[in-house]
Amino acid sequence: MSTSPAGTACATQPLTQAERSAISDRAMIDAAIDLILERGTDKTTLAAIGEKAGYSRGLATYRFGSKAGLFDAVCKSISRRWLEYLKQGVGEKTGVEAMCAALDAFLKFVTDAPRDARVLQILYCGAASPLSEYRTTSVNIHSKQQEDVARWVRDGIANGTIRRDVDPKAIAAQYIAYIGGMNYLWVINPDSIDFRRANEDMKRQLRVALAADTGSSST
Amino acid sequence: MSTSPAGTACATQPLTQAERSAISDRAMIDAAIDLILERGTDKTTLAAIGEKAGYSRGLATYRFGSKAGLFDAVCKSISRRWLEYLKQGVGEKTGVEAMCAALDAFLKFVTDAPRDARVLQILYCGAASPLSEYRTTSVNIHSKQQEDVARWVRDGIANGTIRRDVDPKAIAAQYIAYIGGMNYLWVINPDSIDFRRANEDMKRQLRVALAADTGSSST
DNA sequence: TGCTACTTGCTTGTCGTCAACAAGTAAGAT
DNA sequence: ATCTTACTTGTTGACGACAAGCAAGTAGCA
Repeated sequence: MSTSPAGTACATQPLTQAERSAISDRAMIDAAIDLILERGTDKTTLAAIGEKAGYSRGLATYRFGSKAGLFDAVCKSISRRWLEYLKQGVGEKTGVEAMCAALDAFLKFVTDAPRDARVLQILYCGAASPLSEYRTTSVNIHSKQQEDVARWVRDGIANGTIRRDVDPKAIAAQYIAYIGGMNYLWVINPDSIDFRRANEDMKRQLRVALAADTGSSST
Repeated sequence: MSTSPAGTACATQPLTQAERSAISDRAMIDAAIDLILERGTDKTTLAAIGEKAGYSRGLATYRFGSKAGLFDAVCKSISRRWLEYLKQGVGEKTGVEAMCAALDAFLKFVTDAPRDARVLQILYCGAASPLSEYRTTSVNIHSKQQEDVARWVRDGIANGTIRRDVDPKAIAAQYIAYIGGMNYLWVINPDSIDFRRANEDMKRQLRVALAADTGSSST
């Protein structure tokens, strides 16, 4: 259709090979996000991705090797953006405050970039299938997130803001499960989820459930 | 291979048509569960399901109409078994006790029937894709579960065991999200999840976070 | 600067597989 | 004997994957 596939003005200045492939990669990942949102992963074809990005039907396969390879790239691309939100929101906080800030960051991410949030969840879901070629990507991301949360909890215990008798790893798994589960429920039925309200409740519950004993009770 | 497809002894006594189709349905759903566990939904073919069940490559399509139709049937079949565990475990309990009993029932289900639990999660994940033909099945199941939990919370508030200032629907969504999220983490990386420990922690947190004020504090 | 050899980005042709459907056969019902 | 239902086999179109080829960019050399 247009003279330059990705819509950039490059008539005067020729591009280097690296620039060309960076542009087409970006265009195909964007096209994939659109198509996954529209049709889901199953009904999104590599040919449609290549053509929507302004290239041929064969480029997506050629560049990413396989459908799973492309989805893996999309997964990593969106994850990178999400991690920026997370870093931005949490900063140097630890303990319960870090956990609450991460919840707020997640809410902000879902609000600012609902398309990314939806696609990320859809792709994580695809990783649940055995032999999924980007399963390890999902496992790594979730493991890393659990480690981060566990560290916040340990730090909270160390500085006396979190009770000593909780298991950081267990808390981390629960916390990550909660976020992923809410995102899933939101994806399949957006109207049924009030993220803002749920987050406020969750933050209060975290403060109550993890607060170090201030004088009273047991074991 | 064998003379009777599903392995039943029927040489002497002819079967009714209803029995025949019930047997083949059952056999194909079982075969589908095996194959989904082995290869995931994408790489499970309708032909393989029919043949593993002891029939022809075409029967699965003929009976269930489409791959999504078959998965929908598998989803409903396993859900039915899970709901029996749930009913069994919860009985007439309400409030926090019902929520804790449901967690125990879930643990028991995952322990007794890990294959069912894995496949159910894999199928729920498939329902996250737009245009997924069994998405409504997942939405309905999750909605119903949320309603059940919300009712337990309302009953708990009514009989004074749960604090008045919580939103039953929000609590229900969080609770269902937690269970689904844990199941997901377990499916993608079983070693990282200690369900027993997590459930004990969760029960304690539910009791702490939802307990009606007994004299002290805020608002 | 122009010419040539090489590399990399991208396209088109092709094959095997699979879901879906249609037409046919066999088994139970009336 | 006829009809209905369970099941099988033939076929088609779509898609993922690959391979061969074309085109655009890069580097060496005069």
